Amino acid sequence: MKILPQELLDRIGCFEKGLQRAGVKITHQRQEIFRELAQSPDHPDAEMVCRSVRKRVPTISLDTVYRTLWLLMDLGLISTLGASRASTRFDANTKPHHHFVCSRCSSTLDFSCPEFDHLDIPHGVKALGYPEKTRVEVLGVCLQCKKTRPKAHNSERRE
Amino acid sequence: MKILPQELLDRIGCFEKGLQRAGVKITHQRQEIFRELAQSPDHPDAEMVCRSVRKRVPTISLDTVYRTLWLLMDLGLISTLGASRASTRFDANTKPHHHFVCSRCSSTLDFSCPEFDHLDIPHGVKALGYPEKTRVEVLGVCLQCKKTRPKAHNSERRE
DNA sequence: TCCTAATTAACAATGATTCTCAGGTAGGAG
DNA sequence: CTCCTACCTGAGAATCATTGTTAATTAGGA
Repeated sequence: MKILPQELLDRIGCFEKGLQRAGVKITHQRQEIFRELAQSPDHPDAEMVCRSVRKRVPTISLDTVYRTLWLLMDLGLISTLGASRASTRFDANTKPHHHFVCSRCSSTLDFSCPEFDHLDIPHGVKALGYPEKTRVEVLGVCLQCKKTRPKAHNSERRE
Repeated sequence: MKILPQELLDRIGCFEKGLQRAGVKITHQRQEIFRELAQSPDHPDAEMVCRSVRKRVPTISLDTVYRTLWLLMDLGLISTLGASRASTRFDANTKPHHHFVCSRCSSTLDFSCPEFDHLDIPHGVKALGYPEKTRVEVLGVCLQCKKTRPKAHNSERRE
């Protein structure tokens, strides 16, 4: 599942357009960091990105990598796997269940739905591994937030 | 979405049975920690659990909470939201897509599947908030791990 | 009741991520 | 094309979540 050259160019185009639209400077470092992430078929962490970028920009600091990644995140140009940073959250519900995740406050609520426990897996997934079960995340706005901050913008990191 | 008393008793039953089966001592602290988590309708982190338990057991230490939670995790009595701890991983793919997650090495691979982007949301979810989109995680064993460690056991925390 | 291995609390240590600040640079104004 | 300034970066210290170490404590079988 390598990233296709065409796809890579698309992503880089979006990136430059995105920075410009936001009135943010297009620096050498930002370009290299984004390119590195955009061409990774897996999902590296900040340290891995930093290590790779250092091959070409030996003085880049891990700090800059973090700052850049969170900036791109705020601009909606990249995302994180799972809830970004914050401390690990625990769940005593061992029955199969699914989550409603609020995109504003990122609170997470359980619900059950037997149909979601074993969805029909598309054919292409066989190339990745042996599926055992499925889990669904419904993203939306929770009742609380709908009332409290009807138009909150993104960048709802931390907590 | 409060936890029902019956459900709580079930969970506590599982907990005690689980510890006994594993030959692990049932201490006051472990009981209080589990009870606290089991009766939370949301998904607290270790610190929140610790704070709540301290109301009843003022000397409990945060480390004990962590150790207990990971122990219960290894015994399969609780789970974590998203990949437990480890560093944040980034994703430059902004198109809607889904993830295949390996339950052994927790590597995560992207795939797309338009049907999964907007699943039919069950009725009960309306009580939680306003859904916008859906995302599916397929859990299974990746090709790599199937070859390398055909029978790996759970507790595959860290990285 | 006694004994011992399992468990705990306190505190030090680690690893990820963020802050502070002084120097550097993109890119619009002239 | 050069200058200027606000935005960026690198370095190192600081912070926060989580884990390791150790001596004292306790569950629960003998």
